[in-house]
Amino acid sequence: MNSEFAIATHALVYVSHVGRCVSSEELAENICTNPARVRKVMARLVPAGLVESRAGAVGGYCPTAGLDARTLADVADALGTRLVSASWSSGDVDRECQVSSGMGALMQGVYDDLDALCRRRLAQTTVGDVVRELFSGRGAAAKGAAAGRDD
Amino acid sequence: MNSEFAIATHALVYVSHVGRCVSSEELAENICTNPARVRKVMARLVPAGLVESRAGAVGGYCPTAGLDARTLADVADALGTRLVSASWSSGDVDRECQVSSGMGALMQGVYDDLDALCRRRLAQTTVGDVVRELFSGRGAAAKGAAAGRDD
DNA sequence: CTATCTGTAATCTGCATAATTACAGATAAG
DNA sequence: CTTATCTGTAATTATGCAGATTACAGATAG
Repeated sequence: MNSEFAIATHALVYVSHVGRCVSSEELAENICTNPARVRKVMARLVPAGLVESRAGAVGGYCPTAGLDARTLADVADALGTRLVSASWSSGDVDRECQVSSGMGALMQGVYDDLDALCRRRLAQTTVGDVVRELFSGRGAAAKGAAAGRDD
Repeated sequence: MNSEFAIATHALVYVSHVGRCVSSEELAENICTNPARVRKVMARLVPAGLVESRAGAVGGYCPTAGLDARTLADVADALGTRLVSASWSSGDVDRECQVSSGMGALMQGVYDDLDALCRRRLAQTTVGDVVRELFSGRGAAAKGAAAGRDD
């Protein structure tokens, strides 16, 4: 997948942690990318209510009330991020052969299925979980919300 | 992910369906790619016992005894395919800030978790399932093996 | 009114992926 | 033994996409 999901998650975690409005420049510095890219990503989180954006001198991206409780699935949905996908499709739908004509759509279905599965998993981890995980000392990730689960 | 997984699956389904040795040229024609690429992918399925390769005039890639029962997870494993991954990592491990220094590894952990989840799902679909799905008339994919499951 | 910030578009650059070409080695047929 | 056919693999080229960079209009607080 592209990096938008990582940028958005990183930014939300940062904003949630510091608990104040943060400019795209400060976020870019922390994430290690450029401010324009941050703004491009963050702008799509606003309609989803994940952050508030404020123009002007003391503006930036500000934490919303329920931010900590929002899940990583909310982030992925807001961005339309595809967790599992393929840019390439095999076969040719116009071919007589059912294998050649059918495999493209079939594999697409497999990817859709896996993507939905991942999305359900991400729905179990909140922004708050990530913040706590980050400051718990342990290096392992996403265990907080997924602990005890094996599927 | 890259297209190797799709090419390999398509090729195995084709070989399984026709039930005889198939040359890289015939596979490439059906998959819609070039023979060299097919050979490059197929060569890595041989050590995993997913197909047999034979040089010479009547050679090609031949179905093995248990091919139909092998799962898509076997294919992914043979190729080292990563279902969920990101080429980009946010933050900087050398930074003082725990958010900046920790987010990269944390997200990597999330991706590892999702990837393992997908792998377990693929372990529930066999090459034979795909062949049957392809000739069942229904367009939806991977439902045969995943029917009734919702997680 | 001005400084600062977001939203967004346009362009450039670099990298990953796939196509193409080529050839050495293996194998079956005659 | 010779030949035709096929795999395995490397080298090169082409292409598309992701991310960086630059620029600027619009909004807002002081």
